[in-house]
Amino acid sequence: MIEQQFESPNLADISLTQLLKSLSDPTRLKIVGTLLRAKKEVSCAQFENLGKKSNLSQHYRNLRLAGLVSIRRAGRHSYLALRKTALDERFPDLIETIVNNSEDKC
Amino acid sequence: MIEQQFESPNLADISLTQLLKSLSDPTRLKIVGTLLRAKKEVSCAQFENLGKKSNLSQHYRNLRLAGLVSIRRAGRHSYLALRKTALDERFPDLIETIVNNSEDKC
DNA sequence: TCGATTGTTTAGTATATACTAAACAATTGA
DNA sequence: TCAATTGTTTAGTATATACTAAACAATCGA
Repeated sequence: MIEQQFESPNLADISLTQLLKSLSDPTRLKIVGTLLRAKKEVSCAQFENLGKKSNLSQHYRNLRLAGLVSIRRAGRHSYLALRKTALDERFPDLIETIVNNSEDKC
Repeated sequence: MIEQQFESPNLADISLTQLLKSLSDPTRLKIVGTLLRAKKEVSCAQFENLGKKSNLSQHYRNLRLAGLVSIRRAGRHSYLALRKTALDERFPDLIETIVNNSEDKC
């Protein structure tokens, strides 16, 4: 099975405002919340309830370019993972605080 | 001297994504950072280094409608204040964490 | 081999955003 | 009274965004 890693930017090149803008979309915020709670990579199939595939694919790309997730492609499937270690290093407490504040207030 | 209070929304009606979108602009994030550190209301004159007045005025309005600040008009001057108590109640730790992560990473 | 599956990319559209300049409104101080 | 000050609002523009449908690419399983 062929594996492929879509390119993610270096977190040091990501500004806080870029990251906030990415998280300011409800769909993307829900995806990140799911990834944080999962504590491991999640198949894109898990997110189909959030909208059309083509639209979701754009959101994945947005999250990747904002430094929030890495995307691994394996066979026909794609998997998203939160870049937690790198994020925690550059933006301490940020993702957790935001996600914690998103329950029922998204 | 006539005083006037521009209308601010009830924080309960503000979604996290609305708030994040407002903070995802560098100018607005800097304003909020200044207000948080000031711990009191600040004259708009303090923000003139951040751009043209007409543009700043739009940013103030955006921050107000996002629930982040209150605006008091007194004479020819306007004053912004962070709605800290209400924000802390609805979104615990959020503003402080975001502003803390904005130093040099705006 | 070939149809179905899974997801990405492209093209097109409608809406939102950030910015500028100019007009406007209210206030102040000479 | 009147010019200067302070900030808001409006009009106009350029760019970005979210969404959809359709085309595309790669893979899997019968």
